Amino acid sequence: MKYREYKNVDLAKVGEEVLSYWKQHKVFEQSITSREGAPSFTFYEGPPSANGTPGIHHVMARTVKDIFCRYKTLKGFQVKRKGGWDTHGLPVELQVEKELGITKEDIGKKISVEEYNQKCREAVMKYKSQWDDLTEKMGYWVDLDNPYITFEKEYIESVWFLLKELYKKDFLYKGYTIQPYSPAAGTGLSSHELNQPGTYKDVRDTSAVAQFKVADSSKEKIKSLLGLSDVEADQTYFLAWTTTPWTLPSNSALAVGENITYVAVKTFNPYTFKQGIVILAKDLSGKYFNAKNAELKLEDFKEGDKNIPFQTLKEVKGKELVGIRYEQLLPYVQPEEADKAFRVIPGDFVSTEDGTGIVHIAPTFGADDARVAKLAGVPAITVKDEEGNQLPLVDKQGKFVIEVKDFPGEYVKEAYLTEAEKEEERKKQGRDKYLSVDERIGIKLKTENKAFKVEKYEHSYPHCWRTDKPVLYYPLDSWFIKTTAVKDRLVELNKTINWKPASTGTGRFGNWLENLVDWNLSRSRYWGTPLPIWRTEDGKEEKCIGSLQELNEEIQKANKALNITAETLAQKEKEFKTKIYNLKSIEDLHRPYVDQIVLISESGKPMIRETDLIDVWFDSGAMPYAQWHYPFENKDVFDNNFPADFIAEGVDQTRGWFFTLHAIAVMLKDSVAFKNVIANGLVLDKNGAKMSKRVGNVINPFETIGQFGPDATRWYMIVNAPPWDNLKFNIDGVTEVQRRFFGTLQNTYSFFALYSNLDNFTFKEAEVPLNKRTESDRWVISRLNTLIKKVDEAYAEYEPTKAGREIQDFVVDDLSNWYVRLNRKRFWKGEYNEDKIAAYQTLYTCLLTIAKLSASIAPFYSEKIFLDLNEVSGKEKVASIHLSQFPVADDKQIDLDLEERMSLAQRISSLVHSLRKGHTIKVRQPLSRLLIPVLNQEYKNRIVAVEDLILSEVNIKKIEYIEDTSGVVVKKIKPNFKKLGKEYGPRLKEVGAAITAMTQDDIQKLEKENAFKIKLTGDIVQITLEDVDISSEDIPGWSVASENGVTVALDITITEELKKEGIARDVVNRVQNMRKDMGLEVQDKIKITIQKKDELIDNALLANKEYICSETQALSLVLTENLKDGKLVDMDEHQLVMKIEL
RNA sequence: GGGCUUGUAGCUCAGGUGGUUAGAGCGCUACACUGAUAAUGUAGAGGUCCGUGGUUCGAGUCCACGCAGGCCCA
Repeated sequence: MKYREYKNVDLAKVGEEVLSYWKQHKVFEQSITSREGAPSFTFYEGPPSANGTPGIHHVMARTVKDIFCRYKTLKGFQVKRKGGWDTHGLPVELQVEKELGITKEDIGKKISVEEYNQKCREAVMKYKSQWDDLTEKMGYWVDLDNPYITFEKEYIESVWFLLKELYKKDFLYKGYTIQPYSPAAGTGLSSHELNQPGTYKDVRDTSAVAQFKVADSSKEKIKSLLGLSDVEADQTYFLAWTTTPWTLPSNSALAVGENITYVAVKTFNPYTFKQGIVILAKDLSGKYFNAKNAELKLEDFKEGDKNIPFQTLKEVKGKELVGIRYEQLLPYVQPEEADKAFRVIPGDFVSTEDGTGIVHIAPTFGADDARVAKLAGVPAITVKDEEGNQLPLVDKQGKFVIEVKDFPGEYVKEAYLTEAEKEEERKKQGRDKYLSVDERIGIKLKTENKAFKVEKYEHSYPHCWRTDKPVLYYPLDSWFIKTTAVKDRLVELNKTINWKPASTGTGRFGNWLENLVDWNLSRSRYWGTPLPIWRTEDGKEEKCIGSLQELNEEIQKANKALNITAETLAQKEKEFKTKIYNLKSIEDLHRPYVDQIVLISESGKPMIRETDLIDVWFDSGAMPYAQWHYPFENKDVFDNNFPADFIAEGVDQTRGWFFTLHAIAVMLKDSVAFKNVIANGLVLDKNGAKMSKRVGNVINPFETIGQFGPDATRWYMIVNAPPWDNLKFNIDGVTEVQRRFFGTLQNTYSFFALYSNLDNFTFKEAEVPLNKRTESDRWVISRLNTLIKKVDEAYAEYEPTKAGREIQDFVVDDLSNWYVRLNRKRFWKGEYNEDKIAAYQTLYTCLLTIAKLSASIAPFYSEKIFLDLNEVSGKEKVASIHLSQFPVADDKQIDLDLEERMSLAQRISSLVHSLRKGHTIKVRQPLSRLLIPVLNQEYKNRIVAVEDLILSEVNIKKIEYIEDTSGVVVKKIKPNFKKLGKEYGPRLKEVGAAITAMTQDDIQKLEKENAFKIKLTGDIVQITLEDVDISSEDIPGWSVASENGVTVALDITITEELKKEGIARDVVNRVQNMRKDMGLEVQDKIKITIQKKDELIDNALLANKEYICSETQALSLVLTENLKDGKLVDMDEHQLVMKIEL
């Protein structure tokens, strides 16, 4: 049996071959079944959506996932990986709408919900085959035969179960959030709708800087804070700016930036001319006070003066203002807990970009407002309807409620009125021109000394894309999950998760948890998991459904109680004004079917479903349970696979999947959902720009894999940068990986295969014990074991980049460029003896181990090496490297001292090469001796141990050591700053200079006595050998090279003897070249004939005849006077005529 | 606007706990080597370590403030 030999490696072809081998032998399946009973390592697949084509970034993300699943399999774990598909959500809807050329408006009109959802169901798997293809070709092992699909009935049923569990724990509630709302269209708008082009328009609105008077209850506080008199304290105001004065009646707080600096300014109101103190941000005071007016005197001010004097009194930080109370600006409606309202509160969003640095807070009309108000416990200003529900001061049509007695029933935005309505209003107002609510509020404030500045302000404001009318930010009903109730637990458990990188866990994710708001579950859409809550019309009774069985039972109950039968159906449909589905068995839990189910409440009232769908992120966060149809099936499987040991996904999922997994697990199981997580970065183009189809810088993963093979692609992506950094994908990098790593590894394998086949090495002999192997064998084995340790550790810590780089460095530097290069001769020279066997075994072990270490990252090529090696040796009894065991490092084989010695040999060789190069003496020319100064015995012993290696590597006859270095070697002394710094601190410079200035005699004295006195200005200090580094730098009269404390001196005299030897080596080289040119096999024997040249050459050839013959596999070497059919060969200085024949 | 993250040679990246002369690979140039040969070795050129301040005897490294790119969120 021979090892397979290849001309060159085609990684793409290897990929295909290995893939079919895996299929044929069902290797993936075996990698799981063969681990039956072993401890399980649980991985969750974050479901991709197949309604788009896969990109190169998916190769990145899935490589990361694959690596650790394969690694854990090699480590003996059973790793089940169920694939999955994310199928719901807005992107699917949009794609369908685009294809059909319809908008959301048309749903229910031009197309029924039923048809629409059917289209979505078809569209969502549009590119499934492409995804499957990529998955296979890139070597991502995941179970595609039994994936979970989020639109399936079973999946939805599990989701419903989870929702019901949350409902039972009282975590589900209906509340409101401030959302963009179009009063004209009577609907909320999604952020996507708001991002449509053209929705933001420049408009001129009335803006007002209102004066909020400090309340009597905070008088003492403001007095002491600003150092005011009683009178002044009674006239102190906060200035707050708004572009929506209609929200001022709803004001219940003022927000300041805690770290912003504010100033109190004494001045006069420009409308009422009343004196007062106003507070605003220092950075913005210039906008309201003209600097040249600072020189005017306050007492000179007369009513009507255009230039208003001002005087800055004091600066305070925002946090000092927090808690101060003020009087309600427009007291139409009182809040429920008035004592908690009208305070200064901190607001993290407050800036000094514009306005006054103090933000007016109306919790019913701003998302930030609602959030900070809630945080500070400030109530909103609301009124109650007949039902007792709280409503904002503006109704759903965009009109003030009657309680706002100056503007009852008026539209808050001028744009909502038609021209006719405006005219009518104008008459009512008795003016020449209609004035908007904002304008009239401005006037009111001015006259009541409540405005500091009122002006038109042009700004960009969002408009409804359907009606073209301005949007209001308005509180809208939504269903929420009360995640804030478990916030502490979420934070606490998060700390037990191993995040890669850690900063994502503590930073992005941790901060997100710290500032958690309740999870808004509602989506007003069509294609998604319906919220399983049925309600009576008055909303007083509701039911949450947790399973199909429960739903069916409730339907039966309802049918009975409401008397819904085939006969009564038509009548009942009329009665409830809806189609009724109660009589059919439900096969699809989507809309519209579930919407048409009427249930019955405890008190006997009909209930219909809340029309909301749930956030698709809940779908994906539910996958640990729903993928197994838990708890309706597979309870044990779930129990064994929760929580996950490992998940990985893009960092953009931090607030998506990572959060929903975590939140659901904490709320329902009081557990983390995953123990380790890698949040990988983005894949950018080679210039660091985002890949986009429009720019045309998208990398096609199929092309890349097709050209370079899956392994080079995977290896490049992992080794180039840690996965959590963004990757600048450069195809040149893949080429480099292919050449440098895989090329070198392939060369090494080919080398091994070539000679093993000649010698019939099949690893049938017992392993040669370590102590019978050469220094370099033991060295590379030691390095190999060190490598196993490092790589194992790196994988275990989820550091694939570290692992890959270690492997690569070993292959290129240690194995190929040092071990193989130094030991080439052992493989092709001499008999098949123990030394040779040891060499083969060593190299075999290295190759096999490298394959196993690399298998997780480069699963195809490593499989190839494994199979090729194992085919001959039969050492492993498994059919695939992925069914084998991860190598175990043997500490006994690690010899750090040996590694240190070899490193020394490498450095010395490198120095000698450098010297030879300096004198242009080629390595083929032998030299007589190398001189090495040794400062201590240990150092010498180390070199002696590797002497042979050095000598053969640099072609030198012997090494001489200079032990008594004094007088011969010039030494260099360097201060040990680290040690001296601690001792001398500020005087270090002086000490350092003195040490550098020491003479050779001084150094010798220090070495001898281990003490030396240094004179400093006004002091004498003593240093010891520990305070310095001494190295030999030069040997006068020799050719010397020195680096990092290693010094060598080379004797460059070339004697006649050496010269001859050099010539012989040259001849060998030329003969070898000719052999190769002639196409001879390595083992072919030859005869050499050379035409006589001159005495030197002839003697050189004769004296080294044995040597030449043995090196070139020559049976004879003959010198003749005249060689007719010889070839003229150039040997630098000489030319020879020679002939080679079999 | 906020949070997180990145910035070191032409390119891709290393540079525990601060130590004075900042490294590697690729690319480039020159020279060498040659039974692994579309391989390899040696050397050279190439750096305001993003900027500005600060702490320190000493800062690529620590602190502050910026700048630029990226992601997420408002």
